[in-house]
Amino acid sequence: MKIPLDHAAAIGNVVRASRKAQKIRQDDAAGSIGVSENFLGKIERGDESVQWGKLFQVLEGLGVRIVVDVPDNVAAWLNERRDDRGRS
Amino acid sequence: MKIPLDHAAAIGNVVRASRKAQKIRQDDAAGSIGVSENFLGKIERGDESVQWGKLFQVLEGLGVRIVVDVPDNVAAWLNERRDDRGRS
DNA sequence: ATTAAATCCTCACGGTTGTAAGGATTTTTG
DNA sequence: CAAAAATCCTTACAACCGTGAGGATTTAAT
Repeated sequence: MKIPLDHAAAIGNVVRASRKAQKIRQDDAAGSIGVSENFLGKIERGDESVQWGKLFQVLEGLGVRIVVDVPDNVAAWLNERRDDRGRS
Repeated sequence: MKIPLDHAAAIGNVVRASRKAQKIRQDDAAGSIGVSENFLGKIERGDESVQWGKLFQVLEGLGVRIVVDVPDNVAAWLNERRDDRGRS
């Protein structure tokens, strides 16, 4: 099921719902994901100040995938790779 | 165009590509979005420590939409609204 | 209704983030 | 190729984040 995010805090609801769908508690989920229970609780309550990388870790741990939706013309610039600049 | 994110840092490429597709410089984009040029540069280079809320602000400013993809059974828990608990 | 379980909140701490300014480096332009 | 433009990097600073511990509050179970 694909859910568009219309504001940053909304991801908290998704995280909580995903965890509950798996019938696991915050502390157990946090433990297996590798973050603190405090942190997971913070995310679920919609705190926007959390670090993107840690949030992504949580999403991965809960089987939530992120898809970015961009205008089609952006694709051409995506293929302009930064690592094709002789930095191998 | 929908692009799945397989790691947190990849969003930097999307942000840069989106900005370039609009033919605007980092400092101009940052100014109109309301963040520092330093910060935008950091995001584009794939820094995962950036705050989720600020990142979302940048994505919005560049017309990038975020979609979360969850298993269908999560939907039922999403409808279990927290704000339906007499807090109006 | 009472008790147990789960979640939220506070505190303290070491480490860190976004901003602004300015210079170094890279990329683009002509 | 040289110069201009754009981006990256460093420094300093005030505000702050993730963790862990422990208690307060809310929710679930009986």
